[in-house]
Amino acid sequence: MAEQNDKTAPATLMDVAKKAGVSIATASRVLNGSTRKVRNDSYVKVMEAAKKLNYRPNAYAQAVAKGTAPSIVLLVSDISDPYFASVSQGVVKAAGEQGVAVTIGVAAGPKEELEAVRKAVATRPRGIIISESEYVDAPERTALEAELKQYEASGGRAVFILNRNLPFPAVDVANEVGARAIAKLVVDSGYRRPAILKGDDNHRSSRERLAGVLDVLGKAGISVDPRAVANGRFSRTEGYAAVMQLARTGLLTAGDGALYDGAGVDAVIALNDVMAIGAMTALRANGIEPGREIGVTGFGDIPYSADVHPSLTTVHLPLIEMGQAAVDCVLAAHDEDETAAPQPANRLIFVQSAPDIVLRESLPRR
Amino acid sequence: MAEQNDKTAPATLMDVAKKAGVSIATASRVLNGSTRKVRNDSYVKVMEAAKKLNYRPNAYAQAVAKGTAPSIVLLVSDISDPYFASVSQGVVKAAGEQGVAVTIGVAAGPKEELEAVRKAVATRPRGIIISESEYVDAPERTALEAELKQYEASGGRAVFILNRNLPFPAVDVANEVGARAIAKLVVDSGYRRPAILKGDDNHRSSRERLAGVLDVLGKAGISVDPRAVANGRFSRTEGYAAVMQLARTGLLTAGDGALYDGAGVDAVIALNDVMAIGAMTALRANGIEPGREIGVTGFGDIPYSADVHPSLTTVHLPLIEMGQAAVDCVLAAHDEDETAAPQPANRLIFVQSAPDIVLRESLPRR
DNA sequence: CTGTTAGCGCATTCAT
DNA sequence: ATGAATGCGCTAACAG
Repeated sequence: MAEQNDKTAPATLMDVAKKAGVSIATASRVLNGSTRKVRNDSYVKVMEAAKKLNYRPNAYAQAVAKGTAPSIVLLVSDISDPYFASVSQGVVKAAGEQGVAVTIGVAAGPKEELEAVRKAVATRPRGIIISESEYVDAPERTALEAELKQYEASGGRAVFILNRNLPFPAVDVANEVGARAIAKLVVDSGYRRPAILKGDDNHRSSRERLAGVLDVLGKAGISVDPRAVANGRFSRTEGYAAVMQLARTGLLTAGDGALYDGAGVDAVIALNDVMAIGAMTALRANGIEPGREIGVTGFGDIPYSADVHPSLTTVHLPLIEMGQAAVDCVLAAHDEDETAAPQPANRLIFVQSAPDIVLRESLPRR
Repeated sequence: MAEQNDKTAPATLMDVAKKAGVSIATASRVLNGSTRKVRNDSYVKVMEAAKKLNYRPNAYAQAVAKGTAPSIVLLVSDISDPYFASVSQGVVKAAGEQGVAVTIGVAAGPKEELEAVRKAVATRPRGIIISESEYVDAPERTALEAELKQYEASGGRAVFILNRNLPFPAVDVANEVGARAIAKLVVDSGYRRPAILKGDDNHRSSRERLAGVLDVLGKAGISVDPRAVANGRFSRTEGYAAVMQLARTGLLTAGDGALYDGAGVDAVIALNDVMAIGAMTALRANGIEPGREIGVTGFGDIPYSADVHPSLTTVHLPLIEMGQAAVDCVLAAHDEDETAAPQPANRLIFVQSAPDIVLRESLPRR
């Protein structure tokens, strides 16, 4: 028939075993097995055969035979967000060093997230790292928890990046501490009329940061008008939109209906770097030079915060290290297994107890 | 024994078949099979059983049984580069719509790339998309080509993003056309003493862009001093370093040894956005206000080029669409298969024949 | 329509 | 040290 070398099927273990004149078991041992106990004689023959046939093990077959695969899946809500990009970089790097592959899935909302988790579970990975951040109280929460719990029961590890109050370990940072620090800096630098750009109310990190900022501000005698606290998601676009909105409604700059008794805002405290960057662009769109007329702060210290102008004064978060920590958590759990005491399910892994403030140009003393 | 529900193994197809009182084949048909031909009666029973047991198909087992898996792997050299981030976004989006999963691998150099391809092949994916860009002439090139050819022979599809002159289809853009356009803009805007920031010489896109720019400049009567063409990779850091180097050696600003007979540079043409952004920061570090004293242009139009200040005048590249085109190419090849005429191996897929120039603030008329 | 059977490619006892 | 045999979870003919 037309059974030509048209579509040369990849060589299988059997092929190389046959060509090497050994059993399939022996071939398996030299090519993959851990403690190889084969005579150097046949070892060589197998290797040669494998090379000639250009043998590549079928990862799936190995996985099904072993019952698990050396991979972990990482779920993010948007790869093109520099925040997630940095975290992903850390995850990929750490995983790569351990020889485990990472599959990156993208899930924008809670529904997609649940769906993505189901698909992830189907691949029986060593662990699932979830770096989503919003919607802590979405209705899917229960289903998500159940799904993940079952996954854990089957031997997998679920880890969150940024705590969501779900009973799973989470890599976290001291949000509130960082928020206090940046708020203190704003006050100490002479600003008295701040606007705050926060994320979704369901976003835990946003809430923690907001609480920290508000508390420090309050103790400094600054009462923040509710209208000065702008909603949005943690995105460049929403940071931009929030400031535009403030400007459009006359709240931003000195004038009759402006915030702070008509004096207007003198600082924008964004609870996230990309929002801050969007905000700066919006400020300019309104003829306001950020850093000069209005101070701006961010949160996160993404790579580009150093390249915007004025460069962004922000709270440093060890993004890459967070990704690495998540991987460590997944892999460590596999190694120890039953040896150590079972870690509490909701353990928090702090990669940094006290976030540093990065002083740049967007918040000059005044 | 201690064979408790300690580590509840995930339910298998057999489990649900048993619980539903049907054969494993029937269960498979309702849960996964395409053209299900089962009585509504047993359909319901299987679904219920699956729900109760929280059945999740084992993706690996499916893959090994089918001989292939609904996934494609994407290789990039750095996820945190906004350029790759955008491309990846396109890939993930398009793939997601077709129900195929994307595994993102990171490979920094040619060696890692080859290694990554080998691992990728082991998972027998529908296709492999390579978005690396440098080192077109690395010694690994031959091995890479062989590996990929063999992969194709076994039914897979390899696609490059940005042509590398390897015999595989590639999603490409009109680099030289775009380069000519931006160079023309520079000249027409009144600049006469440009410095050029290019990428690695092995980087094909960089070479094409350089050729375009140089040609237009030459025809405009501008001869570019070799020292005005700075080397580097396509990274923010190298863009920064290149300008710092120019400044340090006194080539940049008017003075005795400066370029262009001591007049110094009046424009920086970066062949890549991130280099341009790094360059702007470096300019500032030398007390030069980019856009005002020295014009700057980029290439690529990454999202952040709109947020830097001055916002970057650049060549728009449909990054997301490029990612989508790549997965279309992979998937289309699978559908048609033998129906259509076999596409030439080195086919170029242009997502945009004539890149648009995005006029912003970094290159004012002078 | 549904159950039986035979693989898929590989890891792994269990003998030898 | 090595080979034969068994099973992993599932799909796909193949018969009923």
